[in-house]
Amino acid sequence: MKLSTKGRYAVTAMMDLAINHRTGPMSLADISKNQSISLSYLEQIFSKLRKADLVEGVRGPGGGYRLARPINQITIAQIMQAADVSIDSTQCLGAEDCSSGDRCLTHKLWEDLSFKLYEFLNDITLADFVKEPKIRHMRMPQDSASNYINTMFLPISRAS
Amino acid sequence: MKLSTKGRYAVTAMMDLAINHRTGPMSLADISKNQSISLSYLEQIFSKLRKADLVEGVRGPGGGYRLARPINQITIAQIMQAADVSIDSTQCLGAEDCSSGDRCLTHKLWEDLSFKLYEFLNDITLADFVKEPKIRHMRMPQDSASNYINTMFLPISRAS
DNA sequence: GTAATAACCAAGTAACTTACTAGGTATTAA
DNA sequence: TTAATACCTAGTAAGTTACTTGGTTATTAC
Repeated sequence: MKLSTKGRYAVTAMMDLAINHRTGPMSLADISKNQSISLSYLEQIFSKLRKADLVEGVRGPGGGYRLARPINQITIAQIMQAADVSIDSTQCLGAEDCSSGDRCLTHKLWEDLSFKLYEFLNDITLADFVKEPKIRHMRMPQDSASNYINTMFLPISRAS
Repeated sequence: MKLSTKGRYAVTAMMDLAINHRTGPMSLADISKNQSISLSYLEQIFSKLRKADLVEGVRGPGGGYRLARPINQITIAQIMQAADVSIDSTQCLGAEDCSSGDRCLTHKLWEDLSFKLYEFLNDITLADFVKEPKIRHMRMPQDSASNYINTMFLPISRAS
């Protein structure tokens, strides 16, 4: 799981789907326009989301994608895990006895942290962002926050 | 901020420092051995940590790095922000009026999520992992957790 | 004061990821 | 039958990762 632009694309696209989940399937063309993401790149991301059973595709005119489950059963952690490149652990493999003792101590500590973070993100569902018919924003301090936010999760600028 | 191998290197190295912060500065050569990270790569990472005032370098024999602040004043969020590549936001810049209304709604929702995550990681300090003279592990369910963990934050395997 | 030890610095690189383009095929509604 | 859409494969330039090489300072121990 990574917190990069790709994960952000997946999450924001799923939010779009969640917001519009009453009005039938939503086409990738629409999401592409909304989010300023290339259609083909969205297709690739949605291919992964579909394989993870988070969305369902509907072909033909008027088709598109819809959420495969109720909004309160789709978590941020699930979306990010689905979108990200598959990750392969070579050192330790989570085994208890990885090079025994101190050497792997920080590895264990990192796992503890990872799990805490996973729990945190797995507790947040799309329903936490979307309340019909109006969007309910999560409470958030205004000014102290904005400085951090702008330097954290926003996309890297690319020359076109 | 990203949750990738680089951030993991930085965090685990800082954990190493925190664990040994009583016995004087710790050399990168030691950390390199402990964590199986190349010395020169560590130097690059520590250069960033030093510029972020998280560590202090001590030159000469017996030298190394030590934490620049008490362990309860260094957060995971700070470490990851310091280690990661600088990120530049081109769309929205956090402005309230970015393309007005629905178009940027999910962007706002993503910011809310980012901030929540930042708060979460900024609440965890190195002291939460290290308690002298013994290490205190964070509580963590055993079996249900391990499957997730192994596929989440561990390094990508690379052919050498 | 010389040698060893370490931080500190800069440049280069192969493998990989990102974000995108191009060019299709398959399915379905009108 | 046509158009709209999902769905699929291959390619690519730019950026990141993780590392290598080859230095230069600063400090301690002898």
